[in-house]
Amino acid sequence: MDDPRKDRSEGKVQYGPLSEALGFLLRLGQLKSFAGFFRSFEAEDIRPGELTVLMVLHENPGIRQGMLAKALSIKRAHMTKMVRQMEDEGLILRRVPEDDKRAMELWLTEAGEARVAVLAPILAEHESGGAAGLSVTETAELKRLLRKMLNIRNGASG
Amino acid sequence: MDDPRKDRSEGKVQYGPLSEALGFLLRLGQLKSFAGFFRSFEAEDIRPGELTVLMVLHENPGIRQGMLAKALSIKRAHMTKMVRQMEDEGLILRRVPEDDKRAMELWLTEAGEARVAVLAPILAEHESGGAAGLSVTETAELKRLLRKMLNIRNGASG
DNA sequence: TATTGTTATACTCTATAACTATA
DNA sequence: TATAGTTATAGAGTATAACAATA
Repeated sequence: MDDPRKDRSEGKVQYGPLSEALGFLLRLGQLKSFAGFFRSFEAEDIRPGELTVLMVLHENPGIRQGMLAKALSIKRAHMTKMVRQMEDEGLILRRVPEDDKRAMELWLTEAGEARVAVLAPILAEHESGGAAGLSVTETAELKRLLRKMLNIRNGASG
Repeated sequence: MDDPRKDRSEGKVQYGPLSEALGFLLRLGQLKSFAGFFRSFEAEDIRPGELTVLMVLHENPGIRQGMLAKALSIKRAHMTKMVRQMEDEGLILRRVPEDDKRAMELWLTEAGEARVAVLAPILAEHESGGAAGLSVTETAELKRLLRKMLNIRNGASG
């Protein structure tokens, strides 16, 4: 079971130093996780990026567009396209604040809030179990370490 | 320090349920990790995908192209382009095996092995410390959980 | 019939820079 | 001068399907 030659003959691959490369593991982990995401949200026609925008607007009404982009690590140029499409779809309201006419404040419309009301429970259900291959406890620890790495507070309980 | 209103006024964002969403955390983690990657490999003109191909070929000489693609979660169509370019650059040798003339076996050339000899120490150095924000112990635990989730053995020591 | 690699196409996301209007 | 958002363009990476050669 621990003989590399047997693994090779069974069609397995030796990752060598890559098995210690965090970026590589994170990339594969994200691909696996996203596959599960699309399974859970199959009926909703939503992509990960759109969901994150909706959730952050729900939590931070009136947030400025650039700050949203920074929080989600989405480039400003791309964020412009995303939020404009969501504005066209009636999910988002955009408004120039009086104290800085260069900026753009974002709000969810009623339709946007309704969308969140549908999606949030699906997300909660999707996240409730452990990740594939991990126990609930191990999954919680994995998330905790990622949050610490990213300097993100656990705001799910508050 | 734990008052959300203070955080908002200081320019922080409430992530709400997203702080519990594994896919979201993995995505941000990968972006952060890749930024570190490009810093470490700044002088080498290499991208993450190319490095993983080189490392896997070093560990699995003669591996078939489709198996390589599957191991790295890269689509076969994209893998074709990658390995052909690396073949043009003289890093990879491709050969049709006698027992299955549809297939393609991949090997590193001497130049490819030399490239690995340069890159592997940089990767080792890059991974030697803890991830930003985490201790070495925490980073090791994070990697262990990701490997378990992905069903990847730690082959760095063997 | 199924599989391996290839080709082609379209789409998403990213990277970059230039532009405007405001500060 | 600097900043927020916009526009435009190019380049990765991905998804998909169709195809030829082979199993």
